[in-house]
Amino acid sequence: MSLETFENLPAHKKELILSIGIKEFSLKSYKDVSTDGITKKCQISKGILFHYFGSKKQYYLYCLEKAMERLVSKTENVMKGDFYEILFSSMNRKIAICMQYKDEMHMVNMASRDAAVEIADGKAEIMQRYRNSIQLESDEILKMAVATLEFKDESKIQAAITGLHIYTNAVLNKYLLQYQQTPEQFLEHSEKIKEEMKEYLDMMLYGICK
Amino acid sequence: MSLETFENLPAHKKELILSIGIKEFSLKSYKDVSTDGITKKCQISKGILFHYFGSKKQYYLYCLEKAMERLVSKTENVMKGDFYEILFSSMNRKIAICMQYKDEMHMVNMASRDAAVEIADGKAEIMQRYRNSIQLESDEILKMAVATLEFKDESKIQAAITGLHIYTNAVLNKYLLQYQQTPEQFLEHSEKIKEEMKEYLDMMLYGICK
DNA sequence: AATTCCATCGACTACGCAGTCAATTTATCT
DNA sequence: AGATAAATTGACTGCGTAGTCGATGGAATT
Repeated sequence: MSLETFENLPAHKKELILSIGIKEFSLKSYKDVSTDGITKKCQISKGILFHYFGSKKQYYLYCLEKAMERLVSKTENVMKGDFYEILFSSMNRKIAICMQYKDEMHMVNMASRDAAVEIADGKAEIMQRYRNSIQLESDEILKMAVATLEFKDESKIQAAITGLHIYTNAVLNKYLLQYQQTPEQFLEHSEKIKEEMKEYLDMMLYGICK
Repeated sequence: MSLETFENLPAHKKELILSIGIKEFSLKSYKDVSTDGITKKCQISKGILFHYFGSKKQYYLYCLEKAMERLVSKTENVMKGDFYEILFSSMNRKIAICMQYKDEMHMVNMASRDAAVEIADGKAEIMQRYRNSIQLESDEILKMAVATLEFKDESKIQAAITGLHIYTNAVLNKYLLQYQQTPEQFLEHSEKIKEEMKEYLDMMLYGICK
């Protein structure tokens, strides 16, 4: 095996082999993707793929790692404005990244569902690592957003953050799944979705009962 | 193929072949389960399994259908009491069913994640059919629970139901996943979980802001 | 120019597994 | 009891696919 050989390849060839892997692993389960299919689509020989990565599993993990890398944002978050401005600006950024890296998002999505035993350990390590960093970032944003509110009971701040976390994730996941097939419509409908979300979040902020 | 032969088997043998299937499909992905493993564990020959079900896929779908059947409740819901009494009594029943039919729950869980192309169509049909009936029942309960509340703005009732739906499902799924390995602890901790949930739901009912 | 080195190729191997089928046992009928 | 049908067995087949390996060719080294 010689990952170094792969890394020294011209950028466009590396990108081809990576992006076709991500695409394949985003559409089919690990076991349904064949290395023959990959090599045909990349127009490379089977031997060289195994020379680069050593095994199907390691090629898969390489693709997953790179997909994750692209999805975790490096840009700073805008922390200005009121509760909704902070929350929605962070959501907009999340959505923009998911739109830019559709295949990557779907591969990560597929990976978190795929129960194939062969890849279980290596996959868990990668997922865990990035989940932590995403969780931390998300917590940060919610803390800032919540800080703009005037709480009835300050001791409930942490519970509110956890609640918002569960809530916003659930809604976002619902829509990302729903628009998986027609991502163009997601942007179109995004204003309506935000309105809907605002309605729900208002319930949490100001209650629904007399 | 002769499903009839299978159906005419003595109950304990049918149950064995069904329960071992459900167990296997709850622990491993479809592709990771081998018919050789199944037949060895059931102490039956490979030939007879295929005689009963015709193919691995049909055996899988049979197990999935039966697992689903056991999970959808047939008992009437208790619709008495205040908001939390209705909500928690329905949750308690859901939890009790999941505890009684752990393997079934995990198989359905696995099924909804498994992306194996071979089983995609038949699986989708079963999942869709039961999801509808579960959704309807869940809606019914939430409607009853919400009916006990005094709304600030009655036009928000439907939005509140949808919100509660998203919310309670997300929390329930979180805990079911968390306690997948140690289901005994789930019952132990269930009071604490309910307290936590009540805290979150109170936010929605009465708001967190001044 | 000769030699070494290494990327690349693709036919080939090994293996796991879904599904088959001729042989055997068990149940049913006359 | 003998004959017929049906249930059951497990060795075997065929296929898909991960991974191998000797052959090839091109670049760097002497």
